[in-house]
Amino acid sequence: MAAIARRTDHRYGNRPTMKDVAARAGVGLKTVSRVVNGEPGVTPETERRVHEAIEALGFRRNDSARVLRKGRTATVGLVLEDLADPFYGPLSRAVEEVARAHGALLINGSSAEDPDREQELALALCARRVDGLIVIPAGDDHRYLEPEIRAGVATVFVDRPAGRIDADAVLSDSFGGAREGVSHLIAHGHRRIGFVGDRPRIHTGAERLRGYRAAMAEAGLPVREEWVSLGSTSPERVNAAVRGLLTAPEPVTALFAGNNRVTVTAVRTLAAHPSPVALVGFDDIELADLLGITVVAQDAAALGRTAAERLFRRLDGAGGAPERVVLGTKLLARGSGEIPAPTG
Amino acid sequence: MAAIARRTDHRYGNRPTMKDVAARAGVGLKTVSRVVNGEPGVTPETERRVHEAIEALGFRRNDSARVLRKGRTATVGLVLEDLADPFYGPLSRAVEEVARAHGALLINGSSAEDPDREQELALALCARRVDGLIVIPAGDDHRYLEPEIRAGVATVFVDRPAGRIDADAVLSDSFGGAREGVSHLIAHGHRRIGFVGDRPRIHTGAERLRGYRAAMAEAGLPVREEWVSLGSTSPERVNAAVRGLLTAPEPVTALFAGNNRVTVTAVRTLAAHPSPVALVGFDDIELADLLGITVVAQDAAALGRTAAERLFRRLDGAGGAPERVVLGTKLLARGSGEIPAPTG
DNA sequence: TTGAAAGCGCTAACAT
DNA sequence: ATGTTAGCGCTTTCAA
Repeated sequence: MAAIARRTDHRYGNRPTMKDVAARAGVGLKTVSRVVNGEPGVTPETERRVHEAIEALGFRRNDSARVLRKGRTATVGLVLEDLADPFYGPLSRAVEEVARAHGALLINGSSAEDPDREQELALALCARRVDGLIVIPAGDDHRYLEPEIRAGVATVFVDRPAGRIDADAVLSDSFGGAREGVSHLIAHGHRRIGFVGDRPRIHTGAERLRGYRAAMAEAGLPVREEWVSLGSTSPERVNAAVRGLLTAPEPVTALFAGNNRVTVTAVRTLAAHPSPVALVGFDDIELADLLGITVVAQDAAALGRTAAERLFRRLDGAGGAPERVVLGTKLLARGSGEIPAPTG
Repeated sequence: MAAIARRTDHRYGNRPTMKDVAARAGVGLKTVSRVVNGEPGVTPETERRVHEAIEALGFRRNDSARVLRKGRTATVGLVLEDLADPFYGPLSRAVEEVARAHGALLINGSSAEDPDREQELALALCARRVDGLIVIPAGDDHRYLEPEIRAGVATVFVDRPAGRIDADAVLSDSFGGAREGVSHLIAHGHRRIGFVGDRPRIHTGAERLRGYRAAMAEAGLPVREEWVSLGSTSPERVNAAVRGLLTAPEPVTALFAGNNRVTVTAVRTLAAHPSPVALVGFDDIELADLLGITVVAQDAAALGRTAAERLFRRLDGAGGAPERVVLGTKLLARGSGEIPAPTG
């Protein structure tokens, strides 16, 4: 009677435990544990009986209990910025491949570019005791992670560095890439070049803007502040910004787009514009080759892979001070960036 | 001495527990639990002291222990097919939004289109005792999930139905969408229409092929088997297939692409082809509007949202037999599908 | 080769 | 309002 009640309102929807398996197989609890974990010291015959009981009962080890006892979860967390942004697909996939190669499970979630949500998510993952954390920051203050890192959670930042704490980071060369892209436009005769990017609070945005300014300065070109438009990457905002740059009294003749979201909208806006305007975008986009869009490409998969490998090296005990790895970018000339400046 | 040792080789990298917090705050364990979980019955002053201790120690509740005790994890798992496929970004994001609205965390991983990996991943999530599971199947036999479902793991399949078990599923109308797309090509005068899709084992692939055949049959058109090319969606395979269809003795004048991966490659191949060939693709693609690609669009976000809502309804106790929900598709005419058949 | 007992950190049930 | 006790399902330790 009591036994029935116990199994009826059982918390895990009536799941068999190792104890149940042991009872059914007529062996001790520890023997089941040995079989389940592939530990040695069990005769083939006993093992067979245990497997039979496992099959019959549909037993699956409860990893929560295991984790509680062992302390390690063989799980790493990935805090993305936006799951729907195609840039993060390959990155996330690369992380997952590396995690898999190390026998770890990857949990990921996205912050939707909201710093509070980033924190909430990262801490939720820590509460579930992930062994390590890979974070694409939305915010610029990561001191909330200090206790976690001190407690031993390996942490690597990707795409953007951590704010106000010292931590490993794997980044693309936003500054150098933007400088190269803008120089490319200058080399094609442009002197009035617009920059449309995302919020300056975001590290990559700021770095790319810095690259733009550096390229202009190196060429001895002035930058008029109305050529620089920073803000959300929503189509509405970007569309308005691009139109503004093109309809000013002295319109720009070329555009540098600060990231892939901006590039996509800029291409749409420019397609509706009567005269050709040169464009170079940061980040590659699918089908950009067919549309002839010149871009500064970063290797999203390499970012993810590099970060994940560093994470597992830390988990394997690698010490040393936090490091920053910067991966190079590549200018892919496809047409839009080679439109010459109108003469005069 | 013993205390020091205990904290030094502590399993969670030296993490404080509720007991530690209680000791430091000079209160009982349960009081800490109350504060951490926002339960009533604690005076403001006590609460303050507890919070202080939590801050000082950098305490974070161990959710593994919590889960072990409570049985519910407030976590749902999502088994994707390919994280890098842009189709799944919005889907995954929609699922996450719904999960969040229900106070649950989303764990996702991808099967890389490998049935074994799908199983491994799904079972790993079950071992971590997710409350529910949303699966985009890679395989066609899901009997391995039967014990889990019986044990109470709510399970919903998306994009493709479950194989050999009866379970909730949310699908796009692949058959109807493909039929509409092919009919559209027929309406523009095409009679020799090629179909390039993925492996016929995959449900959506089979359904879309069926839609193609239905449209052809309704128009009284024969289907020559060499017009149908099924297989991997790798660029190499698709490129070869499309070229084959175009260079046959009686080449096709129009193409139906079975999914977004095929469409992308087909567009590239057709761009290099001397004469215009009509194309309609299943799934929308970013920038397809600018390239004038006619597609049969499905709503990836709606798929994810619908599936997640159903999952949580099940978790909230909704009973009844498994249901299949089919969401409609929409033909977006943008040019490539309206290229008329060459006369003669 | 096998098993019994202790305990991981938390919450539920029951005192006080 | 607060504390004590038992126990979630597993692994670790130690004994048989």
